[in-house]
Amino acid sequence: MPTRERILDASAGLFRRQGAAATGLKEIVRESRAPWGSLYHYFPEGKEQLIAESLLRTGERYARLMERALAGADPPSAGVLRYFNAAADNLARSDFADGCPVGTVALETANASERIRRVCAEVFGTWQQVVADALTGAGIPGERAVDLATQFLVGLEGALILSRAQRDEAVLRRAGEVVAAAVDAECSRRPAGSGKHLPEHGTGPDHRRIMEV
Amino acid sequence: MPTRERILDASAGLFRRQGAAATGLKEIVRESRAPWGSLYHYFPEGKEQLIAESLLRTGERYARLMERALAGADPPSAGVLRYFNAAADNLARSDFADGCPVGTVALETANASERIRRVCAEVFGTWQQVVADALTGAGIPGERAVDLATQFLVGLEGALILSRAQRDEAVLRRAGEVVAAAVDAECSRRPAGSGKHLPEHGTGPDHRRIMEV
DNA sequence: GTCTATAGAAGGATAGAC
DNA sequence: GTCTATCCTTCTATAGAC
Repeated sequence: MPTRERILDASAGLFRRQGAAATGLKEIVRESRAPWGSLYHYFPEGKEQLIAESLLRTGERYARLMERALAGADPPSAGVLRYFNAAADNLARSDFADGCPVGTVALETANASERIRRVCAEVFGTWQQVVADALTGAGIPGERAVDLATQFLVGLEGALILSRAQRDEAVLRRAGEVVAAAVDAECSRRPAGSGKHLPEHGTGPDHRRIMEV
Repeated sequence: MPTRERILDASAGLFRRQGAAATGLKEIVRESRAPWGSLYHYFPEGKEQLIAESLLRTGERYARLMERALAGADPPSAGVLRYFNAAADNLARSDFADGCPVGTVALETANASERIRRVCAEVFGTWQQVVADALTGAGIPGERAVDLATQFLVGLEGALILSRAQRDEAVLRRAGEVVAAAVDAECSRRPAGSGKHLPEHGTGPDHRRIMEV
């Protein structure tokens, strides 16, 4: 993989595990096995640019993961469960290190860097759109889909904080059930099968494969 | 106020706004107008001890705030709304700086300091207990009360991340409504008035006064 | 594009006088 | 208990050779 992308991926991993403030540029250079000179060659605006681009990249990647988890789920709530369970597996497998790739930095920089705050808001907005679109595609009206997508993100971010602090992924799985129940409740308000299904039917991939890029 | 407490309060404020990693000890000394010598006099174990004690102190304070918000609410869901709305007011009033006093540090240190992780887990556990006790006191059976208390914290933490990143407290208020609805749904499963009400009846304090220590 | 070297500031922590 | 001064490390960022 090219140097520039190696730097971005190493940064994303470190930011996710320990936040941006606690991550030194030297640590990034070491982890990515990139030459020190390359860092400022590719990111002349320094750490802030590196954080911003790294978050955008990982944000896009996770948007794709969410799409995959939610795609073709029948009922739609099954897709929600699939994503939360995949996130819980991921969390436990990483010894509770791999939480949300944006959440920690978002909290750290909400009042420190307007540029990064905007990036975080943009990533969250993208995720919300992805989830809302999936629900809309399953027949849920737009306004309700946006509200449920917000609950999806709130539940995910909140549960990731608690699960990491308590080292117990049960909270995350339970949060998935709660959000899934809300989706089910919305679906039962209208005739089943009213959603315009995607070309491929079925229930989608097993949740154990969701997090594979 | 004594020096030691001034240091703890200044620390808590800074940790809440920007996290622990980005907060320097010099910054704490400056903000608390404490002498540099006092810092290591009162906290000989250094920054880690300061973080731990600061979180415990602010955690206790917030446990009291939650108790007050939930006390004597009728229906119980009104107490939930009261707390979330108070938190939303607080957030907006502080220009989206005053989020959760523990959340940021919890994410930063979950895999960096076992000691602080434990403290965060303890604080979250205390909060959960406070909320669960309030719901139990309103007649909700223990197991359901604990589950709803978890949803309370998940909704609070998750919504605070999104609200701060997007600079919009609406998500936080909406999360309160969702949790309140879950509490209402639980209450409607059994006869009204089955809760052993606290000595003082009524609906409790106005939500605008909750956050006043 | 990569490498070495280093500037200049800020970080945590300590010593010793008072 | 407080104050000043300082040590050593680490941080971000830059300069200039190759």
